[in-house]
Amino acid sequence: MQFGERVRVLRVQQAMTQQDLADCMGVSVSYISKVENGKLHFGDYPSEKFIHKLASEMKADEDELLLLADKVPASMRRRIRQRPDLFRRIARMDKQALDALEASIVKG
Amino acid sequence: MQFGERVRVLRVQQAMTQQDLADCMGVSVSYISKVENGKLHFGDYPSEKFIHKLASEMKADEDELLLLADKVPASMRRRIRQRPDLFRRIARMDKQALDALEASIVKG
DNA sequence: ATGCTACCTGAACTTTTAGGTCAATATGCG
DNA sequence: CGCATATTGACCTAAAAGTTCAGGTAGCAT
Repeated sequence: MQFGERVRVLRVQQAMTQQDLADCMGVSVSYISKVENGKLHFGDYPSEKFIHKLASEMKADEDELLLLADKVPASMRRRIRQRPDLFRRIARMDKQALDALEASIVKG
Repeated sequence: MQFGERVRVLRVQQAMTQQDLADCMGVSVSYISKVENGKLHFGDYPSEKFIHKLASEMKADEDELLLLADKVPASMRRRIRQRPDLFRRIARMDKQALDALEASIVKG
């Protein structure tokens, strides 16, 4: 799932037009279009500020949106900062190990 | 340990003056001073680019510096992006659970 | 067909803000 | 003192974030 897709799904779910969303976000329609289609001219995603407001306007999960936009939520950054070694270890694991880890966590 | 402190320690260890460091980093002395004292006008830390170069010039651990600067290293971001749910779960654990997790990982 | 409404897109433009510089000022010290 | 080193605040500037505008598509009701 891409960031833009997700925005569109949220918007459509709430039966809003791009214009509606643009209005409540205080940005231009063409910007919304570009966001949804991933056409922001330097490749990436909108600003964190935009995402923050978006989440609040759409009552969506901000962290999920941030992650889709390849940004690390502040809450997670805090944790990483508290335990850098743990997170570094985990980040260096291979797929198998991560699967195993996830399984063991999920089952508790 | 703060980011700026760490920079100062590294610099002093290598018997460099702020001017030396500024020169080899290609920035002004005053900027170095602000970095070390955490006085960067806009509150936070220098850019990732700066940190990257700093690590290489000082032969220091880039990830450590990034983490001190509240930035998530690209390698870790990639992992997080691949497994957002796993990392969210872990980030939401309390201290005890994290301790347990770390222990189980370390011992294998 | 015409005329809506909604949406897409690229290029060029403006605004805001992150990332610095510069010049003056302190501080330590032989 | 006199020099090297370090600190600060006011300013500057490049790049990010977003706008505007012009033109184009597609569907659908009249």
